[in-house]
Amino acid sequence: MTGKVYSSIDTNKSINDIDKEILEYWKKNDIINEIIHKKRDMKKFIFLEGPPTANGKPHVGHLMTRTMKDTVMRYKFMDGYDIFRRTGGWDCHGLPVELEAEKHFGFNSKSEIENFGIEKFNEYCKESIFRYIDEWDEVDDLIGFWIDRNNSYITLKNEYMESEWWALKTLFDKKMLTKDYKIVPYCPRCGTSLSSHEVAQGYKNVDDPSVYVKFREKNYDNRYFIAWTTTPWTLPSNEFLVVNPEFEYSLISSEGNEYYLLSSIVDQLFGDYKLISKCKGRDLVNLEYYQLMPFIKLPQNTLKIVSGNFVTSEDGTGIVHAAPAFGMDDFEIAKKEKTGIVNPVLLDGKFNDMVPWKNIFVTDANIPIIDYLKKNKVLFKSQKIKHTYPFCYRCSTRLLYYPMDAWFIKVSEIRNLLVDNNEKINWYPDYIKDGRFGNFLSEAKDWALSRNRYWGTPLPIWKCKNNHYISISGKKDIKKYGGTIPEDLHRPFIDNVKLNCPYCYETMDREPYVIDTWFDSGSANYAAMHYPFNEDFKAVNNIPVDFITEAIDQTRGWFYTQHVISSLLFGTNAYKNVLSIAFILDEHGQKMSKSKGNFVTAREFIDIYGADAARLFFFSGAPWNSKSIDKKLIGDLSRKTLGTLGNVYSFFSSNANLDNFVFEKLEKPDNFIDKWLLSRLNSTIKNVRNNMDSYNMHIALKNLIDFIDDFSNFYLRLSRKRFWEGELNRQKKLSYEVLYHSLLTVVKMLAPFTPFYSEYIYQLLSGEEKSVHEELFPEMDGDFVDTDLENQFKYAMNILELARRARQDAGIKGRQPVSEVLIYSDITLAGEILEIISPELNSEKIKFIKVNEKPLNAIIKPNYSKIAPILKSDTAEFANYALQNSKKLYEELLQNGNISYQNNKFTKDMLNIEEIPDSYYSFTSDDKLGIDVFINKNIDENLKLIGYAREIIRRIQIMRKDMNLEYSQYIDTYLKCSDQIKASIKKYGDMIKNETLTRNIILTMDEDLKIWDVDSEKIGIKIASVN
RNA sequence: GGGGCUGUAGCUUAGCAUGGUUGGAGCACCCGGCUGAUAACCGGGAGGUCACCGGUUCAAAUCCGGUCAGCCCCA
Repeated sequence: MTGKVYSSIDTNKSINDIDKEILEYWKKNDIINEIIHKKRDMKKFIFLEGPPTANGKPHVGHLMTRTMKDTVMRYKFMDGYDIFRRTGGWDCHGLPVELEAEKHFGFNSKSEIENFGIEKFNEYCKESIFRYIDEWDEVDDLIGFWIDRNNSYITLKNEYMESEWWALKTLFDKKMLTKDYKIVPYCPRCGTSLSSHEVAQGYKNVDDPSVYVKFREKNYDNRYFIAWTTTPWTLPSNEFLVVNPEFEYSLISSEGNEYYLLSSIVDQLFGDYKLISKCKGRDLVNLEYYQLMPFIKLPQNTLKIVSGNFVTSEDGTGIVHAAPAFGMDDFEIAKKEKTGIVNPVLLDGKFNDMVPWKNIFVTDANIPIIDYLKKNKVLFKSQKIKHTYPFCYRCSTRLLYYPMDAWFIKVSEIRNLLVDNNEKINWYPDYIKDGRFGNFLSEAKDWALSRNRYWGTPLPIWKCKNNHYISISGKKDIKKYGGTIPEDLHRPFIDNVKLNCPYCYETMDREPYVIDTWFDSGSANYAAMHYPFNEDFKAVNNIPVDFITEAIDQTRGWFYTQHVISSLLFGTNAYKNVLSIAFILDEHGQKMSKSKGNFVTAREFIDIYGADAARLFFFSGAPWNSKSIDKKLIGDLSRKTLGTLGNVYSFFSSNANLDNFVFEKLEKPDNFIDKWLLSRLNSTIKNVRNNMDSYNMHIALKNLIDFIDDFSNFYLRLSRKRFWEGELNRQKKLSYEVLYHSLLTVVKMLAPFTPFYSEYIYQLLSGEEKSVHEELFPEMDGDFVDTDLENQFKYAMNILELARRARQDAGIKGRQPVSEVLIYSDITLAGEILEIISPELNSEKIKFIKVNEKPLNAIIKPNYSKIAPILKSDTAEFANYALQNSKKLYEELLQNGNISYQNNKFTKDMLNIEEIPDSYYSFTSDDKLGIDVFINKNIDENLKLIGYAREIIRRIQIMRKDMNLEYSQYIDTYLKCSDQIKASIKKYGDMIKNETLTRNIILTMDEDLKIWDVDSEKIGIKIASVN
């Protein structure tokens, strides 16, 4: 022996230990950096990281998205692409961060922040956002997320914000960014408006009042319009009542009063009433009514019925109360009627002194207001209703729809462009494209961009007292308009920058807003590169990027904002391929959340399961279907995939070392099973590539796992003998080459999925200090693909399966040789293949038979439902005939595919055929493939003796293994047994000696033997090493 | 209230686009077998109202309509 070329797997190490060891190896040799930055100058693949905020710990979900990203990039790199923008990114601004800071300082209002000082406040925000950066970095290392952290983009950097300024200025110049006085969703605690995508995240189910209110028609004492609302606090600001012009309304009388309401709900609200008249909604328009609560002086042209198509017949009375200060639709009405709005609510959500509920928060005023209505006899009915209502997604305060100045991006004007650009995107899964995402695009709302807050990218717009506005596009512009560039572009420094108005030379002050933080992240594809200030980065070559992936919640988040911003600025889509990932659920299938306490951090998860096992788990099933953490499943996946692969390697290394085999190159093998393996391998390469290319990574992995299974449990199982026996001749060398090559190829294909263990086996195989991740992804070699051969092996596998079943049916174990196996198969198998499976068939004689040689009899009866309609009264006669002549007819059927009777031909499906094997055969069949297997059940004395010998061999092997003997260790074998067993030993002793490396078989009467029970025969065995 | 996805054995799932013999696997369970790489493997058994109802069809897990449940999104 010349020493081991292929080291063995250290069985003391767990797969987790190996993960850690490989990570150390990568770090020590700087492999990660080397590969991340390596350029081959071939094809280009542009990635873009979706930026998290590092002020919270990474959780399992992050681990999953990072695994997806990493696997795609590893695959693409191995496929010859240079990966561009393989950098991290961090989202830094926004309400969530500010809220964290407020909590820290114990603030509860904006005035507290301002008294404290914006500078100090923002300083804290800036520090806090990277609180858990170390944990993020650590987890990225552990899971094997290879990304350039040194060049991460950071949205708080001046350069990043400057690019956004350029964008905003561009939009401002196009008049796509405008200031408007509108009703916006507003958080009274945070003191800022929110965008629709932020609002969307905060809906909750709540109980709210549901009140029906009586508005008295002008000039009538007892005639009312019944309106319905869930926000009684808006009633003092009522200016209109709205009806749907198309609906039918009834005027009814009940208990001395008259009421207008939707015809379809009269019966719900009134038991006893009289119908006075019916009319369309449009007929009610312009009727007038008296003010419900006389506290606020209303402007002209109010207190009348107007029409609105938004009025539905589903809830309420078909008459909607409109308070233009507190509803978007309501506001539009006021605009249309050219009248003012009345707003008795302050920015903190409390009433002012225009109403008697001064200083009370609006929703707290609901009850006193309902009391007021009751007292004044204008309350028709009051109850509770469960519905959903938006709350601030960060601080859980009830949002108000509130009138204020805000800057908007007119997204609604480019809806068509958004939809067109969506057509260019490949969505995984594809149903999101026209479903959730497409629907959202076709109803895209204007983007309320400005925030009355502190920690964010400042809005780059200045205003003079003559209401001239300018936007600046970068630091240079500050100078251009006579300002001084501050070192930090954040508030409060930027607030001190005064510019000169280019129109009237007055001093200009900055509009005091920051922008929605979603604009930051949505700008990543250009702002991260400091576009357009960075001359080296051309948008036309780099946008859209090739691939992004995040969790499904980003459909209306990052996927959306990027799409909008790219469409606005560059007219194109932001990304070509997007993978939308579902959530990981806890072990009970529940969504994880901090409040439920079932939250699993990324670090905990990796600690428990290890990186590769975790990664395999993320690819079990489609990533867009949510999956529950399943401890057992994760362990099984890892064992089945990596454990089996490791075993294949162990088999290879132990035998190759014994034979002093060293791989040089792959030559064409001539053994059928080797050929089969290579064909199967190359077919697998093709499938894996196709699935990887279409982002069906979970299916690609399944292809690999299936291959590994065949590799180990079919190829190796049937090849063992070949590798054990004889010298390293050419035949054997060719087989080793196939084995080595197949292993290496699988390891390469597995590398994007399980980078650690793949690296480990790769290094054992290659013996070099290289990295599998630098390799090129295997290409299919069509020369090796032989689909016909693969099909024949499929039959061969099936034959084995049937043979085992037939043995079991007959109660003959696999170790017991039989005299004869007869096989019928629809396709012809090469003799070599038969030879390969013959040891498993374990028969003296194996014979393929023709269809008419099947040792079968049949009992044939008519299928009455088919035959009776044809033969009618002759049916019984035929039944009798068929039964009598079953054997003959069965042969005829096998020959011709049908039987003839009188002038009819009956096919198989018209008959009930019970096939019965000849009595000394056990018979099994696979109808689908067309295979029958017959095993001769007759075991003669000689076969029985061989069977015993086999049993003895097997027991000795177990004992050798238990004693951990070297494969080449010779032994003496001591036996104590019955005469019949002795006869077996006498006849087949040489076989036993050969198989077990026994020098001498010694019959003994000693007592210290291990007693084995073989088919109720007791056999005592003892083995001892000899030189 | 609207939209999307999911629902297949105790659990994890394949199949569904393009309807077609008897819905396929893995885990777990029971019985049996194989094994000198393998905590691996193989065979059998038990376990399925393919969520439910209806329709189309000679034929539906698959197509259509509706219902229910879970999740997600929107209002």
